[in-house]
Amino acid sequence: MISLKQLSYALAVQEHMHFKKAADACNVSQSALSTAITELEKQLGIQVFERNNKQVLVTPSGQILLKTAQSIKLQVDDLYKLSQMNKAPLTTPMNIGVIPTIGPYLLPKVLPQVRKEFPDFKLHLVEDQSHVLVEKVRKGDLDCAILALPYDIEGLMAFEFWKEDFYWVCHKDECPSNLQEISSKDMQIERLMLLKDGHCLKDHALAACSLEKLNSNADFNSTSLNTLIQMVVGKLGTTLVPEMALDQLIHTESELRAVHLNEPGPHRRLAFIIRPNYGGTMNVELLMSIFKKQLNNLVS
Amino acid sequence: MISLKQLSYALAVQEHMHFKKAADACNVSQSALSTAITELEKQLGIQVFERNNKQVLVTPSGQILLKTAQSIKLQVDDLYKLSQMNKAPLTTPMNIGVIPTIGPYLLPKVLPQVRKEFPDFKLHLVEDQSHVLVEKVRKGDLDCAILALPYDIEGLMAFEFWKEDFYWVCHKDECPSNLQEISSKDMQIERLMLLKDGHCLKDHALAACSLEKLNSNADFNSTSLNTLIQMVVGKLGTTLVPEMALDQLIHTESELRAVHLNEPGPHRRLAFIIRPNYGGTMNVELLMSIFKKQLNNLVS
DNA sequence: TAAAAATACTCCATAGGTATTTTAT
DNA sequence: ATAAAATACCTATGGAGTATTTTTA
Repeated sequence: MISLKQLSYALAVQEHMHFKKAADACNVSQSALSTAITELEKQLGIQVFERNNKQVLVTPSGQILLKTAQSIKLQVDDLYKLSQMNKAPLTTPMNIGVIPTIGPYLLPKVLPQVRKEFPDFKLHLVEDQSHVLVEKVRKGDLDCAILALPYDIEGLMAFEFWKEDFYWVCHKDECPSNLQEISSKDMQIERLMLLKDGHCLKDHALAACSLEKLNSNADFNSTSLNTLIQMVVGKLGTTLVPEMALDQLIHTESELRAVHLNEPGPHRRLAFIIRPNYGGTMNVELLMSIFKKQLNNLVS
Repeated sequence: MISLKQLSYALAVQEHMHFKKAADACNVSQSALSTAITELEKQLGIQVFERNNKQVLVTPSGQILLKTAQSIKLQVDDLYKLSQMNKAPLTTPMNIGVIPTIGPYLLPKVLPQVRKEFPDFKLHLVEDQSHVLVEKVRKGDLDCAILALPYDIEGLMAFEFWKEDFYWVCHKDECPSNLQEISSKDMQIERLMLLKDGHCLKDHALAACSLEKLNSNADFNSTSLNTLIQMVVGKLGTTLVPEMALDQLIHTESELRAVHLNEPGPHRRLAFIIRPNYGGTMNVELLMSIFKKQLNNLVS
């Protein structure tokens, strides 16, 4: 099998049209270069150079070979460039999954800083439910996913980076104005509305309230927190939302009130999920540190 | 420096998504393949595969690397194809120089057979005077040249493949009809017209007639045999043409006659001229053998 | 526990270096 | 005679093999 070294030596000879000069340029002895060229010619059965003690000429076949060799060399150089790119953090594009109850609320808070620190970082986001994302991470379709724990991640690794509580959201008219905290036993559970099955937020909310299931008739099959909130505005019931969603869902002039859920917490923990031997762990940790920093800035 | 072997092993792993199967496909041990992949990853600082005892996954960086590796592999394959092509004769294009007093008369007689035997043979022809062609051969611009000897080819190699005599061409009206041979002393030298200086045909004609120079006033600066012949038709004088040009220059219904020049011959010898260490000598010898065969067919 | 990759260790092939010879001008 | 490539010869590195260990599903 011919080698890249042989090709690079041949290219050096083409460049210098002189074996010794080419050998110097390659930082090898004239002997080494000469035997490498000879061996290349022998292996391919192609005379690349005509040479005597005074001049070196490229044969017609040699021209073709050297053209191809040049192209190969460029692509090998590309590999080394890729290597360099890879050594600098966050330069390879990442596919990141995120669940719908985290993405719209977390990412606007943290990604601007990521873009600021790593302007060239390319990020492809996939929004889906936890079980889908876990599968995609396992298959390698995703580099990682951002989920809410607790969740059964079956052998994947979790890097937790944030934890938060739920807030009970109700209409002003249905709530004592001085209420600071509320416990699940003080709620009208039958008026509580949550996302439809499959969304982990529902499970976490139920768990926070120490409930097995919601036996209210309020299963409106809501698929987003936003529509749930709209229903609260319409006085159809109350709901529970994670803290990081509050600023987007409830504005100051809103007719809604958000009251901290007074149950032992934290009610959900946010984490990056990766395969145990994923290559870009460093990148994930870097992202995580930025996320943490930004979230801490917001609460302080 | 990374090696083609490493890249081919990586491609095999991508194909089989399994180290042992890939190793088998490469006819190496699992150990050898494993260390080669590991070394590649170490050298580039890129994890190409995520692997455990149950599954192999390609990393995002790995995808990029493998794409480039695939492209490199294809081009290396091209080199081996080139090698195969090169081992079969007359498959690499050749640049051949030929002088004006040979090309138009010789090539139509021999190239059809070359094309017949080697339909894929690509041939680039350059027509110029001997000294130009010799220089081009020396510089490597031409693979070889077809010249008429004697000629000073200064260290180049000559493969002679044909020899021929000159014929004296005159108008019917100026020549005894039963004349079969003519010697130079029987010619009216002062009426003899030859090509202008630089054309070796003039030198050969003079040499054949044992003349130093043509002191006729007939130096019309003719640059082609054809125009010379037209002048003979116009009864401006006579000329000498090589045998292989007769059939094209003098047709049966022509008012010209061609008489063999009765001087010790041969009057010129045709040869391929190559550099002593030219790589495609085999191809030249092959061409030469076809030329010889065709020319012999024509005279018999 | 079993399957697969990684590792330990040994051996040989090959690349590289120095010194010398050959070759062609 | 000289300049340059080829060759001879020795050394060291690296790649390959076998056998074994580690890992994790």
